[in-house]
Formats: sequence, structure tokens, C-alpha cells
Amino acid sequence: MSNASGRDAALQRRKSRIIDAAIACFLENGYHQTGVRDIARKAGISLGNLYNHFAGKEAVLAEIAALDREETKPYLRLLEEDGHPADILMRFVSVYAADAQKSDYVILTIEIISEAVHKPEIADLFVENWSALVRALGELLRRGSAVGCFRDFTDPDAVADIILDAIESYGLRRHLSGGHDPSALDELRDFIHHATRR
Amino acid sequence: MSNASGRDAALQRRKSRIIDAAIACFLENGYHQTGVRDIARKAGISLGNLYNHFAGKEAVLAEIAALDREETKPYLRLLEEDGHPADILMRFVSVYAADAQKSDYVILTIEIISEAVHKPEIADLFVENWSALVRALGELLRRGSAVGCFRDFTDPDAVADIILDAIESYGLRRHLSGGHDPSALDELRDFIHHATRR
Amino acid sequence: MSNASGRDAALQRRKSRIIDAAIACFLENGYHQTGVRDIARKAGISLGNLYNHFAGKEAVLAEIAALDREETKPYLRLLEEDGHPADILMRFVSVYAADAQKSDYVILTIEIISEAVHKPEIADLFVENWSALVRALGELLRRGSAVGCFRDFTDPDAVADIILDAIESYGLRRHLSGGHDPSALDELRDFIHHATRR
Amino acid sequence: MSNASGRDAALQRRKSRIIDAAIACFLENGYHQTGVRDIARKAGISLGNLYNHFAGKEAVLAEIAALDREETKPYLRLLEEDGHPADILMRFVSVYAADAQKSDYVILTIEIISEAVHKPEIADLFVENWSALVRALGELLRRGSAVGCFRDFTDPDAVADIILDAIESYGLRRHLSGGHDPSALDELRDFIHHATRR
DNA sequence: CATGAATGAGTCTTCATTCAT
DNA sequence: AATGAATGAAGACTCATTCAT
Repeated sequence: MSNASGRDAALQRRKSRIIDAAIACFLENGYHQTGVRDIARKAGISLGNLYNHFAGKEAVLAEIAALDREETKPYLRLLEEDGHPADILMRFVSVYAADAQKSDYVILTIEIISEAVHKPEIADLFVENWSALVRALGELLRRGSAVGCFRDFTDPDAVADIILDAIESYGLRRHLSGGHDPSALDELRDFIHHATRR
Repeated sequence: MSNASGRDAALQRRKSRIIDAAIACFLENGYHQTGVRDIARKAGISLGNLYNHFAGKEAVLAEIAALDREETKPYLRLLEEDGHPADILMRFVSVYAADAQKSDYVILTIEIISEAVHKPEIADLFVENWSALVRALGELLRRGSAVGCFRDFTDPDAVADIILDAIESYGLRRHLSGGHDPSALDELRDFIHHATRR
Repeated sequence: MSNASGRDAALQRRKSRIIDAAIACFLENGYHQTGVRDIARKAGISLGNLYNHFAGKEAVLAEIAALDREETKPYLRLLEEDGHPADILMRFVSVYAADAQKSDYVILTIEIISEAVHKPEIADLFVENWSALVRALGELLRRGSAVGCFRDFTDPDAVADIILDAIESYGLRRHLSGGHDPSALDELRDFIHHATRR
Repeated sequence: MSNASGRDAALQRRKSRIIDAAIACFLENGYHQTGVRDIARKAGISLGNLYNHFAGKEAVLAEIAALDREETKPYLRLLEEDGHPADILMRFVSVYAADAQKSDYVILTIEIISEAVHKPEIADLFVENWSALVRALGELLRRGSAVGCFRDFTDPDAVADIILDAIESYGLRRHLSGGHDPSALDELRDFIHHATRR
């Protein structure tokens, strides 16, 4: 390992600590209620130093939004696995819904989306990840239709959109109503199953 | 009309103008980017006077959130109409999705939800309206199951939740991706149709 | 009683209620922490109507300061009574100290004085009452010196000043330290007795 | 001098300049009539920066109140000197009264006290300094009684309280009445002398 | 790279007062 | 005399960002 890359790694660790701190703050108090000072303090660095790593508060949020990409990868891999499309779909729904149900995920998503509404550059990051998921799921649906285990869709990508949305908002709703209805996930799986079966 | 009620009406008009101004501002710039001054200016009143009508900025948002209730009523009536449950459901989906797709509605909803995440009193207002919709739609599903035009659901209310979520987030997604895919609504209707049919 | 005087009496009652309300507010929260709205509310009248009775917030305080005059009268009478000057002095000290010890009196006095420091017109009201007391007590001291029960004073009025101050600040200190040392009053009486005896 | 201590010293100087500016403002216009901006401007720093040094306006006042402690020290030393108690007492009275008579001191004291009435945390700072003085003076009185140059006191601390009060309020009264009666101080000394002598 | 003092525009809110009714 | 909506200046305080060290 060269000196340079060692330094890079250290830098990356710093950035990562800042991101983690920011996420923690945003989760706890929301993006707008979080000050740059709060992030710096929680990251254990000085206020000014944060600006050596990020252009500003919004850049931190953008980075968080971009990180979605990483977290999206496992889902993409799952959707592209070989196997019975219907099985894969159900496994995907289960796993994705489980994640989407986690409070952290939900809150952070809302924070980012509500910023994205007024800031195109953040919306773009978001849409990018989303599109990748949609395409992968759409492909699965197409495959399933071809194989005969799903019905034929006029626009598989649109359906993929709907399915992903349903799962995401399922997670949000769980959070807002505060409840933890275990049967709800079954119902969601059932719902998607019936909506897609031939 | 008595003097008192005349004055009350004038007051109500004022409040209403403030609400309208606030909505316009929130839509344009978001809740946090909107200053109380902006609202007052757009409402054509003085800054201080706003506080004669609302306890503060958050109270304005709360009132907007509460107004949802009024806008929920037509849907409730639709869901409770006599008729073939499957027909009613499809009409409901069409109408509700059309509204949920309107940019205004979407943006405002996001603003409110993202505040609700950190402010229980706003979340409560929101959940209340939502519950009413869920119950009404759940009832329709039950009726449909009884009549035989829907499959049997383990938990009709959970399904109602899922359907409503799907529609809402459909609207949001339409907004974020900027696109206006007319076939998407058909796909959504189809999706829900297949997911609920016997 | 003529109509006019009846109306005047009613007016006076209103003013008096406002004054009482103001005193209550000033005691509880201090002059600056009290809003005109608070006074009006506690007086049970409308905000605007208060301005039909007083020129403004400061005028209310001025009236309160002026009311001191009334409360000063009993002391003046006591000081001018016939009798042994030393006895009268001791009785005066006891009574005046008892009053000065009452929290209400102390707080209100402080509020008024601290305003008076920057507002001559209020200071004047205050000084006036004080001077009357000083003169009366000074006269008593002179009488006592003449009769032989007090020592001779170079400047009896200055001594009167000192005595009155001692009593007043005794009350204030009691309030600030929160304590209620019953022997302190005895000590104060003793102190003044020794300081004035021949 | 290390860099760190150099920076600390600079910081302390800043704080000190702010305090000075605040005192000047409070003297001129009173605590409530002084805005944080006024203090910052007079201190020659930006508004926001003031908050890097003090938690807020009240914290500035608290610091000023606390500074009393420093100013109390010379008096404490004087009271604890060896020497004839009666002499020391008289010297103390002269010096303390001279200070208490200075307009600055009086006005500032009033501002602080009138805040202290409604804010225990400020009252505490005040009482603390006062208690130290009372104890020191009380000790002197005890010593004097033992030596035979003062009369015996039931409660020397209470007497100390009275003496200090008398001096303080003497200063205040001088300020309020605007006059500068040079014989008044003699009279005060005489008064205390007679009140304490055997 | 690291620090945190410095900046000043911006935040929401309160206030004494006025005035049409 | 009585009401309370209307006014807008002033209030204390926060914040993202910069910069000298």
C-alpha cells in the first residue's frame, strides 16, 4: 500500500464517519433541524474540518442519497439470480419489505425525498437508483411472463414501479402508524402474488 | 346575518387566505424554505397579524394537514356508494390516482409527511384521515369478498392499506421522475384488479 | 349622587381593576416580562379598552408608583403622633419593616426603581413620597433630640434617610435570601435604637 | 507563553470586551432596553460571534453579576485585617460607601437585582457574594464585641446584614435623589458608629 | 488536514400601539 | 366605552459558511 492510498483510505474513513454522523442526526431530528455543527460534533471533528471533506451540508445529503446505490446492489443481484421468477419475486418482496420497514430507512428516505422535491440534483441521484431497480424487476417480470408463471403485462416496467412503490410505502406507513402488524407483510406478499400470477 | 357571524365569516376568510398563501409558498419552496414573512406577504397581511390567526408557522402546517380531512370526504362517499364493489374499486382507483398525481397534492403531502416524521401532533392528524380511508376501503373489500367478486382476504384493512399506499406512491413517483406515462394508470388499475379479484 | 359621578365611580373602579391586574402581573413576571395583553386579560377587559384608561404601559406603572403616596399616609400619621419620640420610632420601625418585608412590596418597589433609574418622570413620583417620609421622620428625630431622648444629629434628615433605607433594604434582602429570620427584625430595631439614643 | 494559552488569553480579552460593552449599554439604557446587537456593536464584534462567547443575553448579565465576586475581594481583605475593629469598621464604611455611591455601581446593581428577583440563577450569584461579605463583617463585629469596642450582639451576622444594606441603599438613594450631600456620609458613619459602640 | 472564532443574513416570534367597527 | 384585528419594528437567537492560524 502506497502512502498516498493509505492517506486516501484514512480520508475515506473520515468521510465515512461524517456520513454516519449525519445519518444519525438526520434520523433523530430531520435534515433541516440538524445543524452542520451537530454533524461535526457527532463525527468527532471540528466544524471547519467538515468543509475539507464536503462542500457543505447539502453535499453531505447528496452523498447519503448516492449511497443508496450501494445498498441497492444486493437487491439487483437477487433479482438477476437464476431461478423460478415467482420464487425470486416473493423472496425479493420479503427482503425488500423487511428493509423498507426499518425506521432508519424510512425516515432517511423521506428526508431525502422531501429535499429532492425542490432540488433536482438530489432527485437525480434518487431516480437513478430507482430506475436500476425498476429495470431489474421489470426484467424479472418479463422473464416470468415468458416462462408463464406471471401474467402478461402491457408495460412490465410500470408494474415494477408499482410493486416497488407498494413495498416502500408499506414501510413508511408502518412507521407512521407506529404499529407492527406482522400479518401485514403476508398480506403484501399475497397481494403482489395475486397481482402478478397468471 | 348577524354582525357577529359576519365578522366570524370575515375572520374565516382571512384564515383561509393565509392557508392558501401558505400552501402556495410550501409548494413553491418547501416548508422549511418558506418564512413566515413569505406567507404573510403572499396573504397580503402584516407579519404580526398572522399570529392573531395562527399560533405559529407549525400551526399553519397543522391546519393544512387537517384540511386533508375535508378532501377525504368525497372519497369516503364514493367508497360507501351502493353498487358492484369491483366497479366502485376501479372508479375509486381512477379518481384517487388522478388526484394523487397532481403535483400540488404530491408535494404538499411530502412536505407534511416529512414534518410528521418528527412531530407526532402532525402525524396524528395525518393518520386520522388515513384511517378513515382505510376503514372505508376495507369495508368495500369485505363487501366484495362476501358478494364473491373479490377473493377472501385474511386482513381486508391491511389490503386496503396496501392499495392506498400503492396509489399514493404512484402519484409521488410520477412527480419525481417527471414523466407522464398515461399507460401507467391503466397498469395500476390492472394491478389492483388482479390483486383483488377472486 | 349625580349620573356623572356615578359614571366616574364606575370608571375609577375600572382603572382600579386594571391597576390591580397590572400589579399582579408585575409581581409575578416583572415589568418587562409583562405584556399589555397580560394586564388586559387579567383585568378582564379588552386590549384596546385599556388604552381608553391609560396612555400606555408606562402610564400604568406611573400610576402604581403614584399609589405609593396613599400607602405612605399611615406612616406619616404615625410619625406625627404625639408621644415619646423613641417609642414612636420603634413602633414605626416595626410596622414599616413588617410591610417592607412583604414580598409584594419588595418586588414591586424593585421593579419601579429599576425603571425609575432610566425614566425621570417615574423617579420623580418616587422621590416625592420618599421625601415626605424623610421629612416626617427627620422631624421626629429633631423632636426627640430636643426632648433629650435622642442624641443630637448634625443633619436629622440625613439620618432619617439612613433609617428608612436600612428598613427598606432589610425587606429586600429578606426576600432575596429567601430566609425568614425572625430575630433579624429585633436586631434591626436594636440597631436603630442604639444608633439614635443619646 | 504557549500558543494555546496565547489563544486563550485572546479569547478572554474578547469576552472581557463584550462584558465591558454590555456594562456600558446596561448603564446607559438598562438591561431590557439593551439589545444583543447593541452589545455586539459596542464590543466591535459581529452579532453571531457574541454567541460563541456567551450562551445568550442573560448569560452576559450573569457573568457581570459574577464579576462582583472579584470586586468584593478587596473589601474582604480589609475586613480581615488586623487592627482595632472599630477603626476597621469605619474605614470599611467609608470605602464601601464611596464605591456604592458611584453611579455605575448603583445602576448596575439595580439592573441585576431587578433581574434576580425573577431569575433564581442570577439571585444565587448575587447572594453568594453578599454572604461572603456578611460573614466577614459579622466576624469583625464578633471580634469587636470580644475585644470590648463593640456592644454585644445577639446575632452579629444579622447586624452585618443591616450595616451592609444601609450602606448600599445609601448609595442608591444618593443616585435617585440626584443630590451629593457630603455630610451624608459623615452621618452614615456616625450612625453606624453609635449603633455598634458599646 | 485541522481548528473554531468570526460573520451577518436569516429565523420565528412578541410587543406596544392604533383604528375601524 | 368597548372590542380585537391589524401593524411593523424590534426581539433574541441560529445557521451555513469562511478564514486566519
